[in-house]
Amino acid sequence: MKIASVIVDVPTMQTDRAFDYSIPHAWQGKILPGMRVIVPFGPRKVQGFVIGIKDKSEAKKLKDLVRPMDLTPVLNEDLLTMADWLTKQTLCFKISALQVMLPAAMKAKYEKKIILNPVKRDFLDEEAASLFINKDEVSWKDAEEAGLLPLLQKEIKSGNLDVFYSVKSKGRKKTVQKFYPAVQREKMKEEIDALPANAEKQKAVLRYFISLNSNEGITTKEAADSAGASLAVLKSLADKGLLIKKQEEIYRNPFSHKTFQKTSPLPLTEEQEGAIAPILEAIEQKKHETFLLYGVTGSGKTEVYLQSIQQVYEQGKEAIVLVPEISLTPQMVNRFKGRFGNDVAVLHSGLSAGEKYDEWRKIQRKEVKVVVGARSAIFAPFENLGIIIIDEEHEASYKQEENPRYHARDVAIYRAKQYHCPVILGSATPSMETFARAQKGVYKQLTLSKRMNAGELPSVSIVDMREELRSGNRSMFSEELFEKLQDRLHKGEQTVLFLNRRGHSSFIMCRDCGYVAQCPQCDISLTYHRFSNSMKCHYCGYETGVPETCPECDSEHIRYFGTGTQKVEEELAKLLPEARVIRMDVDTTSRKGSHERLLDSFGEGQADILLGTQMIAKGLDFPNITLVGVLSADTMLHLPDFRSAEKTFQLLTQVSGRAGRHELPGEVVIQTYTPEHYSIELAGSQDYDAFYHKEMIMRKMGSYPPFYYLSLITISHEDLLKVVGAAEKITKFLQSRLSPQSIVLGPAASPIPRINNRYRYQCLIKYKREPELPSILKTVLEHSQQQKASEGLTISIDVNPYMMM
DNA sequence: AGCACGCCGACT
DNA sequence: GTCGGCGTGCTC
Repeated sequence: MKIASVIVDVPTMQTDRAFDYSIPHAWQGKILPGMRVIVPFGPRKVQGFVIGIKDKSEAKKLKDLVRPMDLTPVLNEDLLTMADWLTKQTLCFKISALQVMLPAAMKAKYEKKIILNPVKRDFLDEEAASLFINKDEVSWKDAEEAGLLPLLQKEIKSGNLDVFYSVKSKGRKKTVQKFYPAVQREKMKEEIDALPANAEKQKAVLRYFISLNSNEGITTKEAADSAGASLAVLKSLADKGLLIKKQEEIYRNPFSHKTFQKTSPLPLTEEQEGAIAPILEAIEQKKHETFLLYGVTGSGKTEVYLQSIQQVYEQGKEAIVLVPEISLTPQMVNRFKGRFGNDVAVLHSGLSAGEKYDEWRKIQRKEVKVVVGARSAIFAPFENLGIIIIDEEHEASYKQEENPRYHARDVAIYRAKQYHCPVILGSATPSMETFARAQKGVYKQLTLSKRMNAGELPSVSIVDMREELRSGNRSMFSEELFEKLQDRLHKGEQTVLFLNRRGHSSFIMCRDCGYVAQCPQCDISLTYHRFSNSMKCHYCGYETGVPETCPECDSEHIRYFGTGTQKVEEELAKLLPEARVIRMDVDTTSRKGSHERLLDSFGEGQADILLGTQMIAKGLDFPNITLVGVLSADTMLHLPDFRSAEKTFQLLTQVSGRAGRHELPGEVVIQTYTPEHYSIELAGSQDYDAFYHKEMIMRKMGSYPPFYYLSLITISHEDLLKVVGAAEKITKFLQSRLSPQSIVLGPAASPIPRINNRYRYQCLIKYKREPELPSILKTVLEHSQQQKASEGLTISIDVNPYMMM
């Protein structure tokens, strides 16, 4: 007898292992690893993943599995292997590693129901019977809400009612009714004459079928369009045996309203030729290698991607292209669909769960060769991968901030090793980690230093807002920016105003000299805490009072910071009432498609100014934009995050790239209170290399990546004392187990010290080599799970964190 | 995570 | 003597 090893959908420490089930005869040989199954688990039924088939089991008694949920495996062998790796790498539950690889629509939907035993209907209590008048099941939840549980439970006990657990996949396949011809054309012609004279519509339908050159079926909509026939007409033809009704599965097509202009490979520049050659060679030799494609904005990285994919495509292999969520714009999709047509699937958060499911199935059925998508597309179920491309490699959105806390770049490299294929990491401003690896030769660096159409980089001017204040300008627009804004309005050219919302009110700064309170031990900005009216460091726990006057210049203009897009919009309305402004932020783009609509109308020239946050930093490519204004370049700089300088530099460089991409020359105005900060200065001169060198020195001094790896442990509980106690215990344990070269910081309160009434403490480990760390961290998890005193204690571990909160 | 089992206090 | 509170431990 065959036995299936199953990982059940119960994400807890105690159930984080395989459970064995015997396979009923009917399913023998049909249950394969990688399939989803429904299994009994205790008194209920749950979804599970088959991870193996075997002949023997250690377990004393086995239950039969109920049934498979799939006809073919939804996870292939390589993905199963990778799930194991992911579990160890990120210290997540096995089930989480499996679930993350599938679209959300394939998650299980559980329902507990009370069903009527039909024979016992007459035995029911009157009130209970009234619930089952024209149905034989009631949802448990509904019964509970109606306060009918006690009554029904009595009936359950006496056997008149049964409890039933249903497990379903959340997503549904979309189907459509189609009618096919059931007889030959000749026969149809005869039938037309045989039909009664008043059966006009039926005759029309038959004539339409005869006119078709294939045996294709038609939908009711097609019938209406071509023959003016309704469903009733088709049905009566079906009743006569002339047509056959079929329920057919179709894909929801999010791009149905679009046609794609077919494009062909563009001639490459010499630089591009040089960059693509080693990639093509790796593809030819079926060799795994990671490339850093380091190319300034507009240097033609995408064409290099496209032609690399072309090569893979010609070998009959598949490609995954990752793009950050916010730049997964229609423009981007067009470029890939234009080149590879219907062989492209697109996966991003703008699609509904059903649409994502459909795109995923296209991949699974090998109906496409190329996937363009956000982070999770890295798990696309291809089996013959030829290349993985990660565009804008430095983007933080490639790191998942919930379990499993993976980084798409790491997963990409793992998968590429499995398939002996290359990875391309593309960026104009690579992350420190990636660039350092390229410098060391771990990754192969390919450089594109010239803009394609030899376009000039925009001229950047940095405005010192402290000066503005001194000269009496208290507005959020500097003289220079305001003048240029007016100028563009007169000329009918467009402006993009960029505002960073992050870092809102969280740091204290002197408006006169730009002083920002820093932690003396960590070189990290202190965070202002309104509640306790104090300044804190979230890395080491240092705390100090809020200064009344600036410690540097004694000014009294020291205060906490932050402005929102709405406020800017109001001020614009006051200062430039004739300007037409489009505001783009989370509030105005929450509805589906609104992002695209706003951008389209800006592109069509329906507004003079586009005002927005993060989301307008990328992909925006309109010829009429000649001015980019960054209202406050430093908001991000003072976040309690060692990557803040890097992020600031990347963002400013990115935003600057929006101006003057075509004939008209572009200008950029960056407003800041810290013009001397290297990230701002060097973003102004667009000098990545200088920034890299400066930032590496800072990272080295602070023992941060890429010199050290990080792992962040966050402990939370309702009771503050328990959190502190547990955090201290964990810190001590780590210190005792880790090598002396490793640094354990904390415990200190998390940047957000309380969420949902739970206190949060964290502990940061910095290390260079700690091969035992995963198992040590696993011990931490298991240990704290066992301790009875620790009920309610949550410990989350983030290996290589991106968000330090 | 659920859910049953089981052992104690408040009631018919 | 029973109902139901939630602490404890298991789920192939």
